[in-house]
Parts: sequence; structure tokens; C-alpha cells
Amino acid sequence: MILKIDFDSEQPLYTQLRDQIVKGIAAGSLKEGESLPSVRQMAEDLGINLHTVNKAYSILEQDGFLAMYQRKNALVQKLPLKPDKSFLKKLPNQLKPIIAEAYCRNISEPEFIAICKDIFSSFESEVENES
Amino acid sequence: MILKIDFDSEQPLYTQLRDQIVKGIAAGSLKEGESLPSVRQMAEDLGINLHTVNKAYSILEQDGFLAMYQRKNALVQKLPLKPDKSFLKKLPNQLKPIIAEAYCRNISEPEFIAICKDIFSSFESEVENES
Amino acid sequence: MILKIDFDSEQPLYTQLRDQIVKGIAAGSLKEGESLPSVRQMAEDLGINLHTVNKAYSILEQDGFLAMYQRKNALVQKLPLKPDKSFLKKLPNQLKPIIAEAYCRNISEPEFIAICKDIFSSFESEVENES
Amino acid sequence: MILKIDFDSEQPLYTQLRDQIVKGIAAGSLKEGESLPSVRQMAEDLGINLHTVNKAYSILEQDGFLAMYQRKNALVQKLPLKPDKSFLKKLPNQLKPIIAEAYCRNISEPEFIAICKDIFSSFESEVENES
DNA sequence: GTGGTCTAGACCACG
DNA sequence: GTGGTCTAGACCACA
Repeated sequence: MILKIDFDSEQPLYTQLRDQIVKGIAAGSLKEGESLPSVRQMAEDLGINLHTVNKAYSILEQDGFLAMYQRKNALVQKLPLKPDKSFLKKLPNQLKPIIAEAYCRNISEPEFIAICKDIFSSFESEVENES
Repeated sequence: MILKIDFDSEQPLYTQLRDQIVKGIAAGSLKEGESLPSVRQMAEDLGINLHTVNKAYSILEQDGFLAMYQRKNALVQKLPLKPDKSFLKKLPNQLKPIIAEAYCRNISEPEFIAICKDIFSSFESEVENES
Repeated sequence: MILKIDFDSEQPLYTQLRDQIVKGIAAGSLKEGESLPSVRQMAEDLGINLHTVNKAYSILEQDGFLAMYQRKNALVQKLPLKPDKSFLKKLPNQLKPIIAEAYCRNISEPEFIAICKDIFSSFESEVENES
Repeated sequence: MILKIDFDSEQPLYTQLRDQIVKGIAAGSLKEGESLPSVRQMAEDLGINLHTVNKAYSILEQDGFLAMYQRKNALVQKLPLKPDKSFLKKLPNQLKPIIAEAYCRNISEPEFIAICKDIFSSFESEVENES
């Protein structure tokens, strides 16, 4: 599992880290029960501040992706099969502005769906291949 | 065209306003050539500061959704038929973290696609019905 | 002499009008002693406000391009052969930021000169042909 | 790199600052990757408001001259070798009124070209000499 | 009346 | 300490 942080991105480092870990879980390179490097180790590996890693881990814990033990050891959690209701409510609100802009920019529904399917399949295929 | 601003949201006011207007254009309630309220009027209507509205308008102008003139109100612009390449490149990056999380939360691809289609059709249907 | 005002331009109307008239003089379509339409007439012709025309005429008078008589009749003036010193001092300052940006954008000196020559020759050729 | 702001000029402060920085880049006193003072520092140095500097920096960022990050100062960017098409289209329109007035004021084409060359060479020579 | 510019001062997110 | 956001209030150019 290789995490890439783009220091030149406009996106905050801690959300980048969060997204990278979620992507890792989605792609299967991070499996249930697996443990992440300690906050200190991760910060050193990525060359970022300890507090930044801490913030990312905290959010992931709060969202149910991680369970923190001993203040430093982070274990990947398996999410319940039924999707969280609050997430189901949040999801369309996240998508709406994106789709609105895509629609204005004359991207057709099939084109958009194709892009989504591509991303989905990128997760599903990797599940089988990665360790 | 009713705009709603959520003062408790963590999302900046000016991006909320931007998104609302893009949604309005997508939904057809704002048509090409139509004019938006003046920055002062809009600010008063929403109960926010003039400069915040100005920033939203400026971004929309920069993105080609609006044209602003010193002597006229902001006018809704028609976007070119061909989607902007830079947007096509940005789009998957916007979607990837959202889909990754959805995938982790056991939302299936068909479910996700259905949500997208719902949003798409909400724009397409309103185009015909709204004034 | 046809004047074109672009109501959608970001440039103020009165400076557009001023520039158009200067271009007309440069191109020879407006000759020394020729009289421009009255402020009222010009405003009506262009569909702009009387004050806007007045402002343009005033600036042109101040710059020596026009002589105003009877408050309404504007005569094209011939400029002295020796260039105004204050203009010679102002000119490089006007050009410097433009050339600086062109240079940054990798436009070579010959390219730039070619563009200038094109514009120059557009004035010189028209002098002979226009009425 | 010394920046001069003329408070008595009719030109807006933020465009003055913008032009000064572009000139600095053209002259080579600001090199790729170099960082500009923070908005606060620059504002203090020039005796102007923080937001005014911010606006100048934002425009420069939008035009590709600077890259701004939340956690770093503004960094000078290298522009692509191929000139922007939109700039090539804008350039003659910027030059036309200036050349028209110069032509009216009996400045010959060679004189004008000489002035342009002077400005160009002022950039090219400094590139080698400055640190 | 419109938007544009500028100032002053505040709070927050980020690292 | 950085830039980002937001507010409040002022003056000016434009038409």
C-alpha cells in the first residue's frame, strides 16, 4: 500500500491522507484487521506533521474505517453491510453540485456513468489481484 | 429560483452560492441571457455580505457560467457544446474519493448509478417544465 | 467612418469611443478640420448616454485631437509634427507591462515587432484608400 | 526585487502590483520556484492592505504566473513555451489604441519599434546579470 | 443604481 | 505564521 501525498495540491494534506486510505480499503490493499503504521511512523514516512496524520486517523476512526488502540495502533475496520443512513443522505448532496456542473458542461449521462463505472471497476479488479 | 444558504455548513458561503447557481442553470430555472440580482440585492436577500456574493459571481464568471459587466447585472452565459478538457480531467479526481467511500460502505455500483441517474433526470425534466 | 461600440466589453464605453475616434484619425477616415456629429447626435447614433459621449469628446479635446466649438460642434485637429514630450514619456510606461507579459509568455521580439508593424501598416494603407 | 506602488496613479493598486511582478519575472529578478513574500508581509512592505495584495496574487495565479498554496508562500511558476492563444488574440487589441495614438502623434514606425526593442532588450540583458 | 476598489479587522483551517 | 473566509463600511467610475 503506497500512499502518495501531493504537497502542491490545493487539497489539505489530512484529507489527502484520509482519501488515500479509504481508496486503499476500497481497492483491497488494506484489509480488515490490518494495522496501519503508527501516527509517528506514518508522519515520518510521508514527511508530514504528526498532527496532520493524527487528524486523518481521527476522522477515519470517527467514520468507522479505523479503530484506534493504545493511542497509536490503528486497525482497519470492516464496515457493516448495510450502508449508513446518514451517508446515503449525504451522498446525493455531494454528487449534486458535481453532476450539475457536468450537466452544464454538456457531459451526457452515459458519459458520466461510464466514468463512474471505470472508477468502480478499478476498485473491484484490484481486490482480486492485490495482496 | 430560490437559493438556500446554510450558515452552519462547513462549506464556504461563496461556494454554496456558486453551487446553487450552477444547479439553477442545470435545472433550467436560470436560462441563457437571464440576469441575476445585483451583488447588493443578492447579498441582502441571502443575508450575507456583498463581497461574498461578489466572490461567487467572480468565480462563476471565470468558469464561463456568468458574464459580468460594470453597467449590467450578471448575465447567465451559455457554455460551449464541447466539454472543457480541464474539467474532464478534474472530474474523475473529484469522483474517486466519493466512490471509494461509497464502495467501502457497501453501496453497489448499480445503486450508485441509480443515484446519479436520479440527479441527472432531475435536471432534464425540469428543463421542460420550469419557466 | 463607422464607430463600433461593444456593450459587452469590459472596457468603459467612453474609452471605447475615444479609441475608435483616435483610430479613425490614425486611419485617415477622420481628417483635419472635419467635424464630428454633435454630442447629442453621436449619442443617439450609438445608442449611448449623452454624458458618455461628452466625456469622450472632452478627453479628446484635452489631448489635442478635437477642438470644441459652440459646445456641440467638434472639429478634428491636426497634431503638431513633433510628438508631445509627455506622451513620449508615457508611451514606454504603457508598453512595458504589455511587453513584459508577452516576454513571459515566450513571444519573441520579432513576433512582437511583426504584430506592431501589422497594426501600423493597417493605418498607413487606409490613409490612401479611404475618403 | 524592488516594487514601487504609485498611490496617485489612476491605475488600481492591485494591477500595479501585478504588473510589477510580471516585470520582475520578465527581467529575471524573479525566477521559477522562487517565493514571494507572504501577503501580509508584502502588504506591510508596500503600505497597502492585505486584501489588495491577495487580489494581485490571485490574478497572477489565475494567469499561471504564480502558484499559491495554503501552507507555502506564493511560488513563481514557469509558463509553458507555447504562448497562450487567448493572449495572442488579446495582444493586438491592447496594442491597437496605443499605436493609433502614437501614429496620430507623428511617431514613426521605426521610432516605435525602437522603443519596443529597448524594452525587450532591457529584459533579456537583465536575465543574465541578475542573481 | 451598478460593479470596482480599498481599507480594517476578525476568525478559522492548516501544518 | 500561512492563506482562506467573512464582515462592515467607504469612495469612485460608469452610465
